[in-house]
Amino acid sequence: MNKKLRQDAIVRILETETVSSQKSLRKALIVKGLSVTQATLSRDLKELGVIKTVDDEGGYKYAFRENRSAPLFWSCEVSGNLLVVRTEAGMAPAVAYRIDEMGLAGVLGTVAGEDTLLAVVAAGHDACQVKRELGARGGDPGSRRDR
Amino acid sequence: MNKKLRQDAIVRILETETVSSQKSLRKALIVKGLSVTQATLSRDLKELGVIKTVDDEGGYKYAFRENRSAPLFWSCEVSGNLLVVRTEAGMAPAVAYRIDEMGLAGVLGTVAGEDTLLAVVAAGHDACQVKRELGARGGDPGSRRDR
DNA sequence: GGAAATTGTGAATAAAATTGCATTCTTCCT
DNA sequence: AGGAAGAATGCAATTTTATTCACAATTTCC
Repeated sequence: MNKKLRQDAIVRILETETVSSQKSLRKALIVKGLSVTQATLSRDLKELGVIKTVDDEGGYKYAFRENRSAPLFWSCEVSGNLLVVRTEAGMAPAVAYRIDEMGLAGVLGTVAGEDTLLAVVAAGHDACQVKRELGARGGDPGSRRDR
Repeated sequence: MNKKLRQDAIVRILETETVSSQKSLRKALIVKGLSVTQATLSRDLKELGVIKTVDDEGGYKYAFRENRSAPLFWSCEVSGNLLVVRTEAGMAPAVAYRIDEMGLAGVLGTVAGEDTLLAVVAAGHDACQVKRELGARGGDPGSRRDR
Protein backbone atom coordinates (compact mmCIF):
# COMPACT_ATOMS: atom_id res chain seq x y z
CA MET A 1 0.00 0.00 0.00
CA ASN A 2 2.76 2.42 -0.78
CA LYS A 3 1.49 3.49 -4.13
CA LYS A 4 0.82 7.03 -3.02
CA LEU A 5 4.13 7.13 -1.25
CA ARG A 6 5.94 5.85 -4.27
CA GLN A 7 4.27 8.20 -6.68
CA ASP A 8 5.06 11.10 -4.42
CA ALA A 9 8.66 10.02 -4.44
CA ILE A 10 8.59 9.84 -8.20
CA VAL A 11 7.26 13.36 -8.39
CA ARG A 12 9.94 14.59 -6.07
CA ILE A 13 12.66 12.87 -8.03
CA LEU A 14 11.45 14.18 -11.37
CA GLU A 15 11.28 17.66 -9.93
CA THR A 16 14.86 17.63 -8.83
CA GLU A 17 16.84 15.26 -10.99
CA THR A 18 16.96 14.69 -14.70
CA VAL A 19 15.74 11.24 -15.51
CA SER A 20 15.85 9.82 -18.98
CA SER A 21 14.62 6.28 -18.61
CA GLN A 22 12.41 4.22 -16.39
CA LYS A 23 15.36 2.10 -15.59
CA SER A 24 17.29 4.96 -14.07
CA LEU A 25 14.19 6.21 -12.30
CA ARG A 26 13.91 2.78 -10.79
CA LYS A 27 17.46 3.01 -9.57
CA ALA A 28 16.75 6.37 -7.97
CA LEU A 29 13.77 4.93 -6.18
CA ILE A 30 15.69 1.97 -4.90
CA VAL A 31 18.23 4.34 -3.42
CA LYS A 32 15.38 5.87 -1.50
CA GLY A 33 14.45 2.46 -0.27
CA LEU A 34 11.54 2.02 -2.62
CA SER A 35 11.83 -1.13 -4.62
CA VAL A 36 9.65 -1.43 -7.69
CA THR A 37 9.76 -3.02 -11.04
CA GLN A 38 10.01 -1.06 -14.19
CA ALA A 39 6.55 -2.28 -15.17
CA THR A 40 5.04 -0.52 -12.22
CA LEU A 41 6.88 2.63 -13.13
CA SER A 42 5.42 2.52 -16.58
CA ARG A 43 1.97 2.42 -15.04
CA ASP A 44 2.76 5.09 -12.48
CA LEU A 45 4.15 7.48 -15.02
CA LYS A 46 1.13 7.08 -17.20
CA GLU A 47 -1.10 7.72 -14.22
CA LEU A 48 0.84 10.76 -13.13
CA GLY A 49 0.77 12.21 -16.59
CA VAL A 50 4.52 12.14 -16.88
CA ILE A 51 5.88 12.26 -20.38
CA LYS A 52 9.19 11.81 -22.06
CA THR A 53 10.30 15.05 -23.57
CA VAL A 54 13.38 16.35 -25.24
CA ASP A 55 15.87 18.01 -22.96
CA ASP A 56 17.15 21.15 -24.66
CA GLU A 57 19.92 19.92 -26.80
CA GLY A 58 20.45 16.27 -26.65
CA GLY A 59 18.71 13.68 -24.68
CA TYR A 60 15.37 12.66 -23.41
CA LYS A 61 13.94 13.64 -20.11
CA TYR A 62 10.84 12.82 -18.14
CA ALA A 63 8.66 15.75 -17.24
CA PHE A 64 5.16 16.54 -16.20
CA ARG A 65 2.55 17.10 -18.80
CA GLU A 66 2.14 20.85 -19.23
CA ASN A 67 -0.75 22.43 -17.43
CA ARG A 68 -3.10 21.50 -20.17
CA SER A 69 -4.37 24.80 -21.58
CA ALA A 70 -4.63 26.78 -18.39
CA PRO A 71 -8.10 28.05 -17.68
CA LEU A 72 -8.70 31.66 -18.50
CA PHE A 73 -10.41 32.42 -15.23
CA TRP A 74 -11.24 30.83 -11.93
CA SER A 75 -14.93 31.36 -11.55
CA CYS A 76 -17.86 33.15 -13.06
CA GLU A 77 -21.07 33.97 -11.25
CA VAL A 78 -24.23 35.67 -12.36
CA SER A 79 -25.91 38.49 -10.53
CA GLY A 80 -28.78 40.08 -12.37
CA ASN A 81 -27.41 41.31 -15.64
CA LEU A 82 -23.82 41.07 -14.52
CA LEU A 83 -21.24 38.34 -14.79
CA VAL A 84 -18.69 38.45 -12.02
CA VAL A 85 -15.53 36.79 -13.19
CA ARG A 86 -12.70 36.06 -10.80
CA THR A 87 -9.19 35.57 -12.13
CA GLU A 88 -5.66 35.10 -11.00
CA ALA A 89 -4.18 38.23 -9.42
CA GLY A 90 -3.42 40.88 -12.00
CA MET A 91 -5.00 38.97 -14.82
CA ALA A 92 -8.41 40.57 -14.88
CA PRO A 93 -7.60 43.19 -17.53
CA ALA A 94 -6.10 40.58 -19.79
CA VAL A 95 -9.04 38.27 -19.38
CA ALA A 96 -11.46 41.13 -19.97
CA TYR A 97 -9.62 41.83 -23.16
CA ARG A 98 -9.99 38.22 -24.21
CA ILE A 99 -13.67 38.21 -23.45
CA ASP A 100 -14.14 41.35 -25.49
CA GLU A 101 -12.29 39.69 -28.32
CA MET A 102 -14.64 36.72 -28.22
CA GLY A 103 -17.49 38.99 -29.16
CA LEU A 104 -19.99 37.00 -27.15
CA ALA A 105 -23.54 37.82 -28.09
CA GLY A 106 -25.18 39.81 -25.34
CA VAL A 107 -22.05 41.17 -23.71
CA LEU A 108 -22.18 44.94 -23.82
CA GLY A 109 -18.79 45.46 -22.32
CA THR A 110 -16.42 44.64 -19.51
CA VAL A 111 -14.73 46.45 -16.68
CA ALA A 112 -11.74 44.94 -15.00
CA GLY A 113 -10.19 45.45 -11.61
CA GLU A 114 -7.17 43.49 -10.59
CA ASP A 115 -8.48 40.01 -10.07
CA THR A 116 -12.14 40.53 -10.82
CA LEU A 117 -14.00 41.76 -13.81
CA LEU A 118 -17.59 42.51 -14.59
CA ALA A 119 -19.22 41.77 -17.88
CA VAL A 120 -22.44 43.57 -18.50
CA VAL A 121 -25.13 41.57 -20.22
CA ALA A 122 -27.61 43.36 -22.43
CA ALA A 123 -31.28 43.43 -21.53
CA GLY A 124 -33.07 40.72 -23.42
CA HIS A 125 -30.15 38.35 -23.09
CA ASP A 126 -29.89 35.63 -20.52
CA ALA A 127 -26.85 36.19 -18.34
CA CYS A 128 -26.82 32.52 -17.43
CA GLN A 129 -26.65 31.59 -21.06
CA VAL A 130 -23.74 33.92 -21.57
CA LYS A 131 -22.08 32.39 -18.57
CA ARG A 132 -22.45 28.98 -20.11
CA GLU A 133 -20.98 30.23 -23.37
CA LEU A 134 -18.08 31.66 -21.51
CA GLY A 135 -17.61 28.61 -19.36
CA ALA A 136 -17.34 26.50 -22.45
CA ARG A 137 -14.44 28.61 -23.58
CA GLY A 138 -12.00 28.69 -20.78
CA GLY A 139 -13.42 28.32 -17.33
CA ASP A 140 -11.58 26.29 -14.81
CA PRO A 141 -12.72 22.68 -15.06
CA GLY A 142 -12.74 21.82 -11.40
CA SER A 143 -10.51 23.66 -9.03
CA ARG A 144 -6.93 24.67 -9.45
CA ARG A 145 -4.43 21.98 -10.18
CA ASP A 146 -0.86 22.83 -10.91
CA ARG A 147 2.29 21.14 -9.98
CA MET B 1 15.80 15.02 -49.59
CA ASN B 2 12.20 15.14 -48.58
CA LYS B 3 12.84 15.56 -44.92
CA LYS B 4 11.02 18.84 -44.71
CA LEU B 5 8.19 17.50 -46.76
CA ARG B 6 7.92 14.45 -44.57
CA GLN B 7 8.01 16.36 -41.34
CA ASP B 8 5.33 18.68 -42.60
CA ALA B 9 3.22 15.67 -43.39
CA ILE B 10 3.82 14.34 -39.91
CA VAL B 11 2.69 17.60 -38.41
CA ARG B 12 -0.43 17.60 -40.50
CA ILE B 13 -1.24 14.05 -39.58
CA LEU B 14 -0.73 14.60 -35.89
CA GLU B 15 -2.90 17.67 -36.04
CA THR B 16 -5.81 15.81 -37.52
CA GLU B 17 -5.62 12.18 -36.55
CA THR B 18 -4.93 10.45 -33.29
CA VAL B 19 -1.76 8.48 -33.52
CA SER B 20 -0.57 6.22 -30.77
CA SER B 21 2.55 4.61 -32.12
CA GLN B 22 5.28 5.24 -34.58
CA LYS B 23 4.21 2.17 -36.42
CA SER B 24 0.78 3.55 -37.17
CA LEU B 25 2.21 6.93 -38.00
CA ARG B 26 4.38 5.15 -40.48
CA LYS B 27 1.36 3.54 -42.01
CA ALA B 28 -0.37 6.90 -42.31
CA LEU B 29 2.64 8.31 -44.08
CA ILE B 30 2.84 5.44 -46.49
CA VAL B 31 -0.77 6.06 -47.40
CA LYS B 32 0.30 9.55 -48.34
CA GLY B 33 2.97 8.09 -50.50
CA LEU B 34 5.78 8.82 -48.09
CA SER B 35 7.75 5.75 -47.29
CA VAL B 36 9.95 5.90 -44.23
CA THR B 37 11.30 3.61 -41.63
CA GLN B 38 10.42 3.72 -37.98
CA ALA B 39 13.96 4.80 -37.20
CA THR B 40 13.52 7.95 -39.18
CA LEU B 41 10.24 8.64 -37.46
CA SER B 42 11.86 8.35 -34.10
CA ARG B 43 14.34 10.98 -35.19
CA ASP B 44 11.73 13.19 -36.76
CA LEU B 45 9.50 13.14 -33.74
CA LYS B 46 12.36 14.03 -31.47
CA GLU B 47 13.31 16.85 -33.77
CA LEU B 48 9.78 18.16 -34.01
CA GLY B 49 9.36 18.04 -30.26
CA VAL B 50 6.55 15.58 -30.50
CA ILE B 51 5.84 13.63 -27.37
CA LYS B 52 3.79 10.68 -26.36
CA THR B 53 1.10 11.77 -23.98
CA VAL B 54 -1.86 10.17 -22.35
CA ASP B 55 -5.09 10.58 -24.24
CA ASP B 56 -7.75 11.46 -21.71
CA GLU B 57 -8.65 8.17 -20.25
CA GLY B 58 -7.00 5.30 -21.85
CA GLY B 59 -4.38 5.20 -24.45
CA TYR B 60 -1.32 6.96 -25.59
CA LYS B 61 -1.23 9.67 -28.17
CA TYR B 62 1.39 11.69 -29.91
CA ALA B 63 1.14 15.42 -29.48
CA PHE B 64 3.22 18.52 -29.79
CA ARG B 65 5.21 19.63 -26.83
CA GLU B 66 3.30 22.44 -25.17
CA ASN B 67 4.52 25.89 -26.05
CA ARG B 68 7.22 25.50 -23.53
CA SER B 69 6.43 28.09 -20.88
CA ALA B 70 5.18 30.88 -23.09
CA PRO B 71 7.23 34.00 -22.82
CA LEU B 72 5.87 36.59 -20.49
CA PHE B 73 6.45 39.44 -22.87
CA TRP B 74 7.57 40.16 -26.39
CA SER B 75 10.33 42.64 -26.01
CA CYS B 76 12.05 44.82 -23.51
CA GLU B 77 14.08 47.89 -24.32
CA VAL B 78 15.98 50.29 -22.17
CA SER B 79 15.69 54.04 -22.33
CA GLY B 80 17.51 55.91 -19.64
CA ASN B 81 16.13 54.68 -16.37
CA LEU B 82 13.09 53.10 -17.96
CA LEU B 83 12.36 49.64 -19.24
CA VAL B 84 9.82 49.59 -22.02
CA VAL B 85 8.19 46.22 -22.12
CA ARG B 86 5.87 45.23 -24.95
CA THR B 87 3.37 42.45 -24.44
CA GLU B 88 0.48 40.75 -26.12
CA ALA B 89 -2.60 42.96 -26.36
CA GLY B 90 -4.29 43.37 -23.02
CA MET B 91 -1.60 41.56 -21.14
CA ALA B 92 0.45 44.51 -19.94
CA PRO B 93 -1.27 44.85 -16.55
CA ALA B 94 -0.88 41.18 -15.85
CA VAL B 95 2.75 41.21 -16.83
CA ALA B 96 3.36 44.28 -14.74
CA TYR B 97 1.86 42.45 -11.84
CA ARG B 98 4.21 39.55 -12.42
CA ILE B 99 7.21 41.80 -12.62
CA ASP B 100 6.22 43.46 -9.37
CA GLU B 101 5.92 40.06 -7.83
CA MET B 102 9.42 39.16 -8.88
CA GLY B 103 10.74 41.89 -6.68
CA LEU B 104 13.63 42.61 -8.99
CA ALA B 105 16.30 44.67 -7.31
CA GLY B 106 16.27 48.18 -8.72
CA VAL B 107 12.72 48.24 -9.99
CA LEU B 108 10.89 51.01 -8.24
CA GLY B 109 7.55 50.30 -9.80
CA THR B 110 5.62 49.68 -12.97
CA VAL B 111 2.89 51.37 -14.95
CA ALA B 112 0.95 49.40 -17.48
CA GLY B 113 -1.06 50.41 -20.48
CA GLU B 114 -2.71 47.84 -22.63
CA ASP B 115 0.17 46.23 -24.44
CA THR B 116 3.05 48.20 -23.07
CA LEU B 117 4.37 48.78 -19.63
CA LEU B 118 7.10 50.87 -18.13
CA ALA B 119 9.28 49.73 -15.30
CA VAL B 120 11.11 52.48 -13.54
CA VAL B 121 14.64 51.67 -12.50
CA ALA B 122 16.06 53.31 -9.41
CA ALA B 123 18.99 55.68 -9.69
CA GLY B 124 22.18 53.83 -8.96
CA HIS B 125 20.91 50.71 -10.66
CA ASP B 126 21.80 49.70 -14.16
CA ALA B 127 18.68 49.46 -16.28
CA CYS B 128 20.46 47.14 -18.67
CA GLN B 129 21.30 44.81 -15.85
CA VAL B 130 17.67 44.76 -14.79
CA LYS B 131 16.70 44.06 -18.35
CA ARG B 132 19.00 41.12 -18.38
CA GLU B 133 17.54 39.83 -15.13
CA LEU B 134 14.12 40.16 -16.58
CA GLY B 135 15.03 38.60 -19.87
CA ALA B 136 16.33 35.59 -18.06
CA ARG B 137 12.94 35.11 -16.53
CA GLY B 138 10.45 35.18 -19.29
CA GLY B 139 11.42 37.15 -22.29
CA ASP B 140 10.68 35.80 -25.67
CA PRO B 141 13.63 33.68 -26.80
CA GLY B 142 13.71 34.65 -30.42
CA SER B 143 10.49 35.61 -32.06
CA ARG B 144 7.05 34.16 -31.65
CA ARG B 145 6.68 30.48 -32.31
CA ASP B 146 3.44 28.73 -31.68
CA ARG B 147 1.76 25.99 -33.60
C1' DG C 1 36.88 20.71 -59.41
C1' DG C 2 37.60 17.68 -55.73
C1' DA C 3 38.65 16.35 -50.96
C1' DA C 4 36.58 16.64 -46.58
C1' DA C 5 32.95 17.38 -43.67
C1' DT C 6 28.01 17.25 -42.84
C1' DT C 7 23.48 15.40 -43.28
C1' DG C 8 19.92 11.99 -44.19
C1' DT C 9 18.55 7.40 -44.29
C1' DG C 10 17.73 2.33 -43.86
C1' DA C 11 18.79 -2.09 -41.81
C1' DA C 12 19.81 -4.24 -37.86
C1' DT C 13 20.07 -4.16 -33.07
C1' DA C 14 19.83 -2.49 -28.51
C1' DA C 15 17.16 -0.31 -25.17
C1' DA C 16 13.01 1.02 -23.18
C1' DA C 17 8.14 0.78 -22.46
C1' DT C 18 3.76 -1.68 -22.27
C1' DT C 19 0.81 -5.51 -21.38
C1' DG C 20 -1.18 -10.18 -20.13
C1' DC C 21 -1.43 -13.03 -16.49
C1' DA C 22 -0.83 -14.82 -11.86
C1' DT C 23 -0.34 -13.59 -7.22
C1' DT C 24 -0.64 -10.84 -3.24
C1' DC C 25 -2.65 -7.08 -0.57
C1' DT C 26 -6.77 -4.19 0.82
C1' DT C 27 -11.38 -3.24 1.60
C1' DC C 28 -15.75 -4.04 2.70
C1' DC C 29 -19.52 -6.72 3.70
C1' DT C 30 -22.17 -10.07 6.45
C1' DA D 1 -13.58 -13.81 11.56
C1' DG D 2 -14.44 -15.43 6.62
C1' DG D 3 -14.44 -14.35 2.23
C1' DA D 4 -15.54 -12.02 -2.13
C1' DA D 5 -14.26 -8.00 -5.03
C1' DG D 6 -11.06 -4.96 -6.39
C1' DA D 7 -6.52 -2.75 -6.49
C1' DA D 8 -1.69 -3.17 -6.82
C1' DT D 9 2.35 -5.40 -8.37
C1' DG D 10 5.88 -8.60 -10.12
C1' DC D 11 7.36 -11.41 -13.81
C1' DA D 12 7.76 -12.63 -18.42
C1' DA D 13 6.69 -11.91 -23.05
C1' DT D 14 5.90 -8.56 -26.45
C1' DT D 15 5.72 -4.29 -28.56
C1' DT D 16 7.50 0.01 -29.30
C1' DT D 17 11.14 3.25 -29.49
C1' DA D 18 15.97 4.69 -29.73
C1' DT D 19 20.51 4.10 -31.36
C1' DT D 20 24.40 2.22 -33.90
C1' DC D 21 26.58 1.26 -38.07
C1' DA D 22 27.25 1.80 -42.90
C1' DC D 23 26.75 4.25 -46.81
C1' DA D 24 24.87 7.63 -50.15
C1' DA D 25 23.89 12.34 -51.10
C1' DT D 26 24.90 17.14 -50.28
C1' DT D 27 27.33 20.97 -48.85
C1' DT D 28 31.58 23.45 -47.73
C1' DC D 29 36.17 24.80 -48.40
C1' DC D 30 40.30 25.22 -50.33
